[in-house]
Amino acid sequence: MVYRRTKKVDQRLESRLQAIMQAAREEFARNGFYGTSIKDIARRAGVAVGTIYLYLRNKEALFAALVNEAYEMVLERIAQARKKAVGGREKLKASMEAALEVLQEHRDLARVMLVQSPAGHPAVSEQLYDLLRRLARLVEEDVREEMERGALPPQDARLASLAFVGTFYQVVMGWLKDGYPTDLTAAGKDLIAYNLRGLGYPPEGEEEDG
Amino acid sequence: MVYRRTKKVDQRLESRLQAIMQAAREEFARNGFYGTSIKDIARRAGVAVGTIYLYLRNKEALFAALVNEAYEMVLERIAQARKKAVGGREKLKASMEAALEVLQEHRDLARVMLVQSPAGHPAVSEQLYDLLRRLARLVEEDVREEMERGALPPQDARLASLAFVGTFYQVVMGWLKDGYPTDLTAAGKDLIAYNLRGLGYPPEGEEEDG
Amino acid sequence: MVYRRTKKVDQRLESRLQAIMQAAREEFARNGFYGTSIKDIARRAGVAVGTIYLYLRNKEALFAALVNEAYEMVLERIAQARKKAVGGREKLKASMEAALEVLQEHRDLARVMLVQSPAGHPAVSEQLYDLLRRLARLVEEDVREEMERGALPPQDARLASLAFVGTFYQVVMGWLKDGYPTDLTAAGKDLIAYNLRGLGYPPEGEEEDG
Amino acid sequence: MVYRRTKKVDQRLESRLQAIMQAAREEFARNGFYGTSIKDIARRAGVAVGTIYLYLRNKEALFAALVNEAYEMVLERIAQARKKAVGGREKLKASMEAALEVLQEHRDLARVMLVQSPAGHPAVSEQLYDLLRRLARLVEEDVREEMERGALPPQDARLASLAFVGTFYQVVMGWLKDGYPTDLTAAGKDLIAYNLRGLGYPPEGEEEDG
DNA sequence: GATGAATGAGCCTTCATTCAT
DNA sequence: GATGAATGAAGGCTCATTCAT
Repeated sequence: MVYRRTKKVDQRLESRLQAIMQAAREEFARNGFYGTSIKDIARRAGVAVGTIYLYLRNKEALFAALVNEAYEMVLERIAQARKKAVGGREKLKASMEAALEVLQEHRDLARVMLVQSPAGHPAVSEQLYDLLRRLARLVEEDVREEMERGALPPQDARLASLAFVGTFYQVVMGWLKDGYPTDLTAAGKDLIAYNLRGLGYPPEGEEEDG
Repeated sequence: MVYRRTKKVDQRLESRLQAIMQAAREEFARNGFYGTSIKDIARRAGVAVGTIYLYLRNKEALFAALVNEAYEMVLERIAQARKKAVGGREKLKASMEAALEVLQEHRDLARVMLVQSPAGHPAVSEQLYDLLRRLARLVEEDVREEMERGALPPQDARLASLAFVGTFYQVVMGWLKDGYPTDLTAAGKDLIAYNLRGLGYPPEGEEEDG
Repeated sequence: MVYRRTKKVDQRLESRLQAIMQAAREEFARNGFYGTSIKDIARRAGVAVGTIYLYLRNKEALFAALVNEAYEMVLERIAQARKKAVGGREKLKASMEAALEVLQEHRDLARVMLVQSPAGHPAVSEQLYDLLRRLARLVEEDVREEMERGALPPQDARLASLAFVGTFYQVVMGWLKDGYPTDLTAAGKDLIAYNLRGLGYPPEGEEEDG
Repeated sequence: MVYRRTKKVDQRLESRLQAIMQAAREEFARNGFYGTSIKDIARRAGVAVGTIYLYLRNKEALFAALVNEAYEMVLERIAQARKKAVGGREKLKASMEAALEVLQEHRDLARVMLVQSPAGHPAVSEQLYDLLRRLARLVEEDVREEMERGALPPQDARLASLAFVGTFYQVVMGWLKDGYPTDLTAAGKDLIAYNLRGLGYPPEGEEEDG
């Protein structure tokens, strides 16, 4: 027995998987689920078709892995950001800032998830919307909390949270498809302000901190 | 009288086309572009496969026609509404009310366009986003106008318009996928208020109309 | 509506199906289930690959249809022959004569069933053995009847029926693979005699009819 | 002493090969040639895929080795049995008894050979039939001998030998597939009697030994 | 010798599109 | 105009075999 799971071998394996994932990210990002063939991905990854199946069960699983990667990344980053924030208002801000940050850092992944996943594959297409749904629920909680505190006027919290999330979604799409805004995180500031006003916070934020 | 395209013939042709379009709407709405075969559509339309190709160049064109139908419908309804409205604020309100109204009336079409088109086919997937882009541009114009008038504070009008449109997009998606809000046009009121506040209109709208 | 299910069209369809079945018979007979590709069959049938799928659900179904064809044919022929025969002994003779006759008439089908089906496909492979089992059961019934009548000495009827059927199976295989016997039905006479003796009928058959 | 192929090394090699063969026997017996992958066999043998190729040229060779193993085993056992037997009749009995005995002792091998090999692989599928052919030839010799001696009536010896072998084949199949007869060697007695009668030996065996 | 990751030819099947009827 | 049988390119996936470690 000579061939063994050495560190070097493990690294090669890991880097192979990464090459495949990266190739898939690029291809799916550009051409969508149905517009991308396994052969395309293999070619780009510099790997034989069969090799892909050593790492991923099938095409759908590969796509799902990518979408899930983005999903987890966004949620985790938001969770971290929220831990540090205190109060509904700060949590709202922190959440959205964090989300924009991750997406900005992983543009291809963002494309796969936001642009390509919707009709990607029945089994996967729900995931994007599920993410948005979860984000909306976070927002909703914060909004309710603030309503109870009297910091926000009574309103349909669920509807407001949809609106809130929608502004971010649309701006990210603009960034992905039209290149506007150029800097996603910079735009985030304005966006947050827009939504805080929309929710009914008094302008200038004077009441909260005062 | 040798052969004249009579009214009756024309009507039959037209109704055939409509049957095909309707069947396509339903199938695409449910199963997406790749999940729907021409055969499926033909079967539902009560027509032979070949017949579809007498009316539409190919599958893509059929899908595009549907998306375009929604596209035109929404834009036209908005244009009409805007004609009657006076002033940026009213135009914004009128635009979005109109948009929600059409979508509410044509749920299948809305599904095709909003849910299925995004990754439907490279050539078509752009159209939804193009519509959103155009809506955003309308909003942007109104916002600029209001900014110039001093009715709105200075801001990144393009970004704001994305946010504005995003709220509607997300709420429509909620309606389509989760059934919330139940009544789209009813929710429109709150949504418009949210956005007017977000844009920076003073609360209660007392200064503008007074 | 012009294209209609005319007799001519129907005939073409039927002949297409027959061409495919025939091509499949020949290919499967020669190369077995796994050694035959759909492409092979299509080529031999002078038909496009996709056409085959218009007539048969899939490769397995095509193979199964062939095996079933042979199966039914053999059983039906035997059933007819048995109707005319009176008495266990005559029925035994008639059954086996009939079986040999059909096989002789349909050599390719016999090859598919006897030679290729056994490991053809899990779902189909049982069918040959099932046929042999059914034949054995027919024989067994006759043997029991004759035992009760006292025309045959007491014995393990089930075992005897296996032996009985086995002789025919092996001879058919010899005919298919070695070309011996040359004439299957001619050999049938000797074979029947062999088995009647084996079962314990007195030689010359003098007691029964006398 | 630089490097010597020690007994221990040899044993390890031999046992590896045996492990592979055994795993192959079990897998092929259960799932047939095409239903068994090299990986399946490697896994069951507790060996790496590549290792198999150190011992066997390829999958076909592995299958062939198995079938051949059965082949040789049966023939050798028969040869031994025949050595001790005197006279055609005794040789016939001894041959078949021996055959049933080996098969009963090696059920998996029997399955591979009788059930799975027929359509296993073109190159291998012949082997089973070849064995049956050789058995038939042995029988044929004995029958001719007995015909010349006058112990058996004139008949088509080749055909009779096929019948003879066929009875055994079918009974073994019954044992393998339906579990009937339960005890193969016990059933052998009846089977031999059936065939001796079939060949034309007078009942009770009174003339021969008398 | 032993390992198992890598390869890629080849297979079955689907389905948009065409065209003889 | 209308039909639907026919086409065949294209795609996902498997698995026997190889070879660097």
